[in-house]
Amino acid sequence: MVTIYDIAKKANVSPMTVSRVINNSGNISEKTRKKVEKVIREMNYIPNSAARSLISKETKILALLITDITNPFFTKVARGAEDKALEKGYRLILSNSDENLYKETDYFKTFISTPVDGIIFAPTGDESKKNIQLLNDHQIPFVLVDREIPGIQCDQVLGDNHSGSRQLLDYLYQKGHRKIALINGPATVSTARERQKAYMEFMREHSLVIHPEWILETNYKQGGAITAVETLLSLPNKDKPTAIFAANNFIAIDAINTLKKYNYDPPHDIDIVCFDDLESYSWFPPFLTVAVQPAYDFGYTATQLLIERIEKKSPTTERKVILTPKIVYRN
Amino acid sequence: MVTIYDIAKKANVSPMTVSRVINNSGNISEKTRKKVEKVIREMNYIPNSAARSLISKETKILALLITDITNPFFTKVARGAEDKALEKGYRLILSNSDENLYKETDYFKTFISTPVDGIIFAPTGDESKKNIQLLNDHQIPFVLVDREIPGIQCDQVLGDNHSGSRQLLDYLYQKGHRKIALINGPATVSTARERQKAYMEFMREHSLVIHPEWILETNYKQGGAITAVETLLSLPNKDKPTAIFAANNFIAIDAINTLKKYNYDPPHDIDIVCFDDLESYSWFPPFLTVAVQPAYDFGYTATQLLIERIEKKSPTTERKVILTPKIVYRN
DNA sequence: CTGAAAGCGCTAACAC
DNA sequence: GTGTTAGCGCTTTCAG
Repeated sequence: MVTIYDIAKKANVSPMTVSRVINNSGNISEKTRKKVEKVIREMNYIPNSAARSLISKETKILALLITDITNPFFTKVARGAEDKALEKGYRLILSNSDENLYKETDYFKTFISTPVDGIIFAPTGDESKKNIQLLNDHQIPFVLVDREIPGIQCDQVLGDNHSGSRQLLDYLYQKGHRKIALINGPATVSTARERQKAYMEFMREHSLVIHPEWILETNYKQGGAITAVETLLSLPNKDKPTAIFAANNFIAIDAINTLKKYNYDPPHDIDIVCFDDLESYSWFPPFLTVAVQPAYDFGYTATQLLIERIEKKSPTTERKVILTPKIVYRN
Repeated sequence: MVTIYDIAKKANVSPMTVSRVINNSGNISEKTRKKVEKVIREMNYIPNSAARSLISKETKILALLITDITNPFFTKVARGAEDKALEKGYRLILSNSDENLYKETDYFKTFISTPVDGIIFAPTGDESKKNIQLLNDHQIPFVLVDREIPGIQCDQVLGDNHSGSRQLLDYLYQKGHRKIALINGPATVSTARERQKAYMEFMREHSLVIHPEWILETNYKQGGAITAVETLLSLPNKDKPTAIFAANNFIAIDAINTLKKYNYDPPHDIDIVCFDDLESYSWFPPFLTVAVQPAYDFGYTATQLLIERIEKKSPTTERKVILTPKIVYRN
């Protein structure tokens, strides 16, 4: 292994000078800098990050904990985060909590015992508050993405669930739908609550009946909404919704699938809209109208905030960035 | 920060004794062990991994580089790898080369400058050979998953493309198909070559005409095979295949989609089979017969091999593990 | 502008 | 069974 001592010897300078050249710190004459740089290249020197970390207490590693690695939404968040991290000289560890609070806890413990400089994460729900305590105890900076937690003040990057929901509902309304069901994620997740709030508000504003059986709580994972759809279909015809507002992409897919299974032909007989894009799925008819969130930017921005926080370049007050979804009208 | 010195002082032992307790190394009396462990718990001591790495030259970090993070196949590989890594006390960095050789190179450079103990990766193609040179130069252990590279001897975990292909083709043949097209991945990827080889062999064995226009080379990414399908559809009716062997899941989806677009009704008029499962996609008709590879085991096993290699517990000779796909007959 | 000394937290090697 | 010493590769501090 080549160390700064090796290159110091060969360049006839002190190790300290080499260190300064590497870190661009202190003043160095152009001549010695050139000389040292040359030797560094010749000897293929690579700084030892462990030795650096030992002194600086920094690992240059960030962790991104998402709740569903199979969801393209989060996959894009990951890409954004990775790009920003690399750009800033950090490495990104990507992990998956599977919407499971305990897995989340486990990961946090790992991030503490083998430290990371900071964490970007989508909490599994409001109960993640306890896990955040862990992070605070160990002074690990973190940023929330996609989901917020009541009572937690921190940097966060969120979608505008309210306006997105309203636009989707408005689209349905314009198409003539009056019986609109909501198949939602868990009430413990902020995005679900906000989408529901927007739904209630919209229905009331338009004097539409809010049939309690039209509001169903499921989860955001693949296959999680199938029974919910079946429940809707089992309603007597007069109470059956003509449209479904699916809180995320996977719920929409469950809806399409289940409807087809029962010989419906969405979106013609029952219309569907949802949050997040359907990607590859959308190649199949029906093509849904969706609220596409800038997932890549979620990750990119959150990582930016985190790094600023780590490097003490951020204001002491927490920042909440709201990213607006884009409604893609189809069909 | 609590160090072994702090806990040594409080427990009235030497730092070395603490170190021994932590690492379960050397002989320690039950009494002192208990005493030290108690203090460790009380003081919430967490070992400093940087200091350890400085001595051991190990980072306890593994990198997994896959070629397409949006493909559920690789997503499952990642899960398997992560589980094994965590189980063995390693951390996993997940990265995505996007089927791009240069991104692969960049990642390898990162893995060298901020070192990892080893790398599991699916090469973007045969050209990755050059990148492997990089790894060898820096003595970084690695394991190949899913794809092999001619002339590269190393630990690897691969699928049985030959038998999987034959079983899929046989299924089509049994159903009466004689005009079978192959939409393949890039010839620079070993899996594509093997699938094609099996195809050629099968066709010849069954004295089926191999129409050169039935063999199309595309890529493994979403949307990559659309024009290939269109090409097939533009053939005169008598030359048009009645079935398509899609080399992976995304190609199959492209096929279904494109066929539907041109008012075909797969799999009734044109049948389709493919490698890897279609996951969520399969909720939509048509339900294809597919060769499901044990993706999770790909990752799990590869990581096992890698860790054994890192910890010098593996035989000097390279190991090649072949995992058999399971044919799921549907429709 | 450059260098020498000390020490980050830990463990290998050697005492006792 | 336990302790002492030295040093991993680097940077901070203080001298020159």
